[in-house]
Amino acid sequence: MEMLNERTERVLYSVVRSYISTNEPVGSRFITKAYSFNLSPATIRNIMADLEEFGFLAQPHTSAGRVPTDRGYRFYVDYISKRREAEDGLLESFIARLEAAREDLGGLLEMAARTLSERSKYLGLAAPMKSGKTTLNRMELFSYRGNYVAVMLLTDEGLIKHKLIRMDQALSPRTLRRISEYLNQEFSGYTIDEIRFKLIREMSREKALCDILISKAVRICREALTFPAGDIYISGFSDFIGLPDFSDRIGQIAGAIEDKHFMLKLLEQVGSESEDAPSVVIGSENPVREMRDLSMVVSAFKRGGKTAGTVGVIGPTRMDYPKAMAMVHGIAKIITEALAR
Amino acid sequence: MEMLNERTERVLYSVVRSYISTNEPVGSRFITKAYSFNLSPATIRNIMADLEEFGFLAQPHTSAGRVPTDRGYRFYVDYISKRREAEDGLLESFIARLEAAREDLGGLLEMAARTLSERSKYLGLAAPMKSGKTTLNRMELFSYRGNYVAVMLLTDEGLIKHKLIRMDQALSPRTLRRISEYLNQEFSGYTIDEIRFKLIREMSREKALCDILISKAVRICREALTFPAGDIYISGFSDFIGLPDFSDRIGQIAGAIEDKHFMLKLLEQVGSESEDAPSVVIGSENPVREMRDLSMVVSAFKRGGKTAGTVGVIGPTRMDYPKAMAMVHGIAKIITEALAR
DNA sequence: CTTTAGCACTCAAACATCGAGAGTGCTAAA
DNA sequence: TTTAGCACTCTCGATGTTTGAGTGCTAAAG
Repeated sequence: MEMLNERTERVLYSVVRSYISTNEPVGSRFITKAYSFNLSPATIRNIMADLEEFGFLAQPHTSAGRVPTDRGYRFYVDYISKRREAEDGLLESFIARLEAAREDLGGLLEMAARTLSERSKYLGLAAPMKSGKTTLNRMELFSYRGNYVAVMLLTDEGLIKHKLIRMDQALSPRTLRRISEYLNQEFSGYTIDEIRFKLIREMSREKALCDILISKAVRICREALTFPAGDIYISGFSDFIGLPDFSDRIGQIAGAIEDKHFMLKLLEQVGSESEDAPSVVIGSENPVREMRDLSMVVSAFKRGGKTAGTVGVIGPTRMDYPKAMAMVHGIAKIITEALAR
Repeated sequence: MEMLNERTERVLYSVVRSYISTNEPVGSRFITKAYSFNLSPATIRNIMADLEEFGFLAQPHTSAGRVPTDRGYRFYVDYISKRREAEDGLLESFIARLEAAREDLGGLLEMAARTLSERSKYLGLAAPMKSGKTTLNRMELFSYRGNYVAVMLLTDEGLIKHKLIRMDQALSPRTLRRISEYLNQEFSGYTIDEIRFKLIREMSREKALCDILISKAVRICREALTFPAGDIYISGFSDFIGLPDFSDRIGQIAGAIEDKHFMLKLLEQVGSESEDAPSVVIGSENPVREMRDLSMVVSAFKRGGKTAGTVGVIGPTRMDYPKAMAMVHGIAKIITEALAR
């Protein structure tokens, strides 16, 4: 970046800013007027030519204005990150909703995704941490309609899951209670992944002991843990799809978004890098092909010092980064606080 | 319909059929060739002119071929309903999946929606009956992290819900057990709507009795029943959006689909009419404006003789009705059977 | 050495023109 | 009642033409 002097930076900044708001290639003349440089268009042209040479700008065709490249956006994001202005006031509505929201993490995250998308017109995302990493608090079993067992699974992180399991025969309340005691004693306090691992060992031991109760317990537990991985809240589909930026290839993008599994992986991947500030991935920086002309802004929220999940937005590369970053960061902070109380 | 003779009906049938598969206005000449009428194009033209006069066909512009109106589609649907061909073989994959599916209704319906959309390339829908109409089987309570109470709610229909409620102070296991006993004794076997009603009465009684335990029970129950109404599974968004039929107004349609509350109402409304055969709503017959150029095929599934929910597809008016009807009907039947076993 | 004015050049977008092709309606004959 | 024939209409794509925005380059001015 050291090859850019003060003035050049200002020009680049102006071009990106202008393109973000108008979505039109920006010309030298326009820059001089709109941003009151005391320079002639010709000078700006020279500067822009330099910027193009360095790969910050590009021309759709010879006689069009300039358009930022991904590298240009990257400069812009880093530039504004330095002097981050407090963009508050966007978040009260979320806080207000938070009070009304259901008390569990799911409700909270759904709300977060919705707020994010409503305020940004981009795609709002929120997901709890990978369920395997969550810590089991307790497991409750009860029989249901004869030979079914309903399992409710509570984690320390506030995640709740339920599952219905069919057994060969009905289990008496007493048996059920003993199974439940056994399971909680054995597995409470471990993460789901750890439990999965322990189960495997348990299974061989069980064979040796030939204990019919433990055998049942293990089976129930194993089934209860086979929920589909994808817990993710996505909101703002329609506004996002309606954006003019990708009026072609809508099908492709819609397909990618509908694949929750895929989205979750993406979110985790990007979010894991985020420490205090939100992490930003721009267009071609994105590891995944389908997302090559989209940008993401993602931030993690925590509980008890550990990452408990991620929130973020996805938008076109020409998205309003300052606003998106402020929102994502703000909401992550609010969730962290909400979880701490 | 009595104004149409045999031959005219055949022509209309052919036009609709052809338009559905090609999505191109169909001309007189094409009809004679493709469907081997022993008539000249001119004669077909006359017939088509009649059909246009009656409102079954329309021309996009004077020198284009004919296109079915909604009334034309309606004729077509009624026509094929008479001689419904067994369109089986599409459904094994669903049955296979069914076995692998989770045992509760939610998993089943998600699967159904997905199968429907994958096989039809339209939007697949599935929803359990309005939750208010379901019958409470049992309610289970346990304390969680001090002053929270986790509630698990099981209905006779196989619907499972959970909810986390924050209390002013922690409740002892003993208290909780007593509350739970009270609630189940009082409310098991009633529908959610009935329970809501009873709760109101209970609240005044409670005041009179000033029973602190009952007061807590009532509060918990009330909160537990305030889950958001919208339980609906939607699948195939991306294929549907990608359909050429509505490349404009995608935003509008996407918006309508994203509004689950709205979709649920729509599904219920249409599904309630369906008795044995699937009910079909075509374009302008649709009560809702946003859906005016979409068609729906919906069928209800049952449990114990009572409607337990609905499945359906939404597609363009020019959709493959025979296939859609066969699929929707078939899946509804399979679900009904699965629930009965 | 930097900035600027001027000018020639390029290209996309908007608009008009034109012919081909598909399809119709009407009329008159079979 | 059906059909052949014909004139007519309209869309669509191809082909110019014009316009305007924007550039790069050069040479002069600061």
